Amino acid sequence: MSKVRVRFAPSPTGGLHLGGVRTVLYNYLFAKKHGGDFIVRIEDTDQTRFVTGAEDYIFDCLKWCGMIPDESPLHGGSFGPYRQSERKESYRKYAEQLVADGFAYYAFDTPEDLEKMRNVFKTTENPSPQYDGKVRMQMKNSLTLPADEIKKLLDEGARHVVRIKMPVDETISFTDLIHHEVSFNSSLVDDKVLLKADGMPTYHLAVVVDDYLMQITHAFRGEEWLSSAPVHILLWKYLFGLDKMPQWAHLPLIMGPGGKLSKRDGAKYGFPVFAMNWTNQKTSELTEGFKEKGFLPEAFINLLAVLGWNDGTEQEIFSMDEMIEIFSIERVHKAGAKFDYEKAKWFNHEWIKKLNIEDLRLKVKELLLAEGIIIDDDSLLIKVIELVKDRCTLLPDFIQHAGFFFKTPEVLDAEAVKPKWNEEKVLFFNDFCNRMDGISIWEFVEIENIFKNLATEKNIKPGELLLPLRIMLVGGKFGPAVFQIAELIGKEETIKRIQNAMKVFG
RNA sequence: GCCGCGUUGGUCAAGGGGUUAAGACGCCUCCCUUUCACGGAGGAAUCACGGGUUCGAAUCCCGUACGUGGUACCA
Repeated sequence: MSKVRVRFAPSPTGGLHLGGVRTVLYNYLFAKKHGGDFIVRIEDTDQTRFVTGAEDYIFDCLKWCGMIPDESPLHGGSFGPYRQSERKESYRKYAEQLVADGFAYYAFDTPEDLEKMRNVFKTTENPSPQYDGKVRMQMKNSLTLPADEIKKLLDEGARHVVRIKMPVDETISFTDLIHHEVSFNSSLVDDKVLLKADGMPTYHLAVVVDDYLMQITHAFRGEEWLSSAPVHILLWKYLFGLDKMPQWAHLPLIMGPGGKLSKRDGAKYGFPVFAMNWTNQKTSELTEGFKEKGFLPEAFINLLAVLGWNDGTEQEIFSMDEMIEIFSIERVHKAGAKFDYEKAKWFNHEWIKKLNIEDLRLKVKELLLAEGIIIDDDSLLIKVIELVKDRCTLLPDFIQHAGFFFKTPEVLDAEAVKPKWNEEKVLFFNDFCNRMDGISIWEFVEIENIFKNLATEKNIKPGELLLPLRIMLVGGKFGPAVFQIAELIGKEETIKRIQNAMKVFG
């Protein structure tokens, strides 16, 4: 068996959304699992819709997710170029070949002609008539025009397209890796345009030709392509032979609360839909990405992978390497799945707990730096992260939970303390500071002992004092055990924060 | 409208003729914790509907309903 070669063909028209990333991921996992090649081909067949920078954006996303192909995907190798716009010349000849063989024809209809056809054939039962076997003999094409006129039009350079001539009443079926046998009646499929008037191929011609030229063995794509599969099958049959056709897998759609997650919907769901920040250049509207929202790439690919696939065990947390090991396209589900943001956050939480401390340290350090908190003691940072990571779901949660270890809180939740604040407590905290000042071992058990003993001596319930102490040290009602916080921020800082806070409490 | 694909708790899902129909997220209760989490123990909640086939159907078949995608010189 020849080497597995899979490809992902993004079109640089906007942000890379959940479904797109998952499609790449499945392609990637499959290629890696079988020790094959993973190719990225840029699907830029329609220049007018492509957005500057979107191609780089796609690669940035793949890089963040850890799926960038081994070598620079758009250069080198013997199968390039990988940008469809650079392969324009090679498609025409295949289209011509199809016409010569009688599998396709030239169509000279203008957009107005098409419009007219749609109006004429429109009925209640058939609201959107297609350019198909039923109408093509009434249109202006090389099937209906006399030979000399066709030649004349072609010689004049008249605008024309090449359409596939769908056979009448044939059953076209193929085996999908996920859906198994799928079949269509050819009479119900329209004569798709293969080569546009501007000489560019449509997706239909381009995938088939490129997959052949690039020797692709497996092609996984979204289920929205299933309806056009018969066109691709026929093209393979006519051009290169069905035996060379890659194995198809049509992946279930990822749905939002309303339906298919759309690129255009941006932030309307209240959660990200793109891997990374995407700015719509026309409207300047920024859509926040999973990365910027504070997701770990490990969590992001993990949650996407199991949205539509699982290995049959109870395991839900997988690293990329584990997924490569156990992924199988046959276990991908048929039905679409609704994306659940709550569960997505849970995955991130799990990964924050699981990720190795060095990787996490780098990310948290950068995050705090952006907040103006400079960290020069990395060993302290590591201790802090270990102490608080259980309570962080998204990366920015570390700002609240770790920030106060390095920076004296600027605002204190004094309202939580004031109603019960009294002279007795002032005295207590003054004594507490003095006693702490006198000890030589600065460890939380020690600090806690002093605190409790003093409370007993003064006959105050520790519960009355713990909340004030917490607010003094962290500024609010959150964070890990108070005495551990005190230990980490140090004796001097602890005393300083208590004294400052008492001024605020009055 | 037509065509394709699909349908197990609110969501993700295991199971593919005989199960008390796993597990996870979320929700609720309790324990732990003098904050909030984490952790632990429980709980509520499911085979879309109708017909077959079968001793027996969530599992196989046929309808129906619903959802979703396509129906472009978009991908």
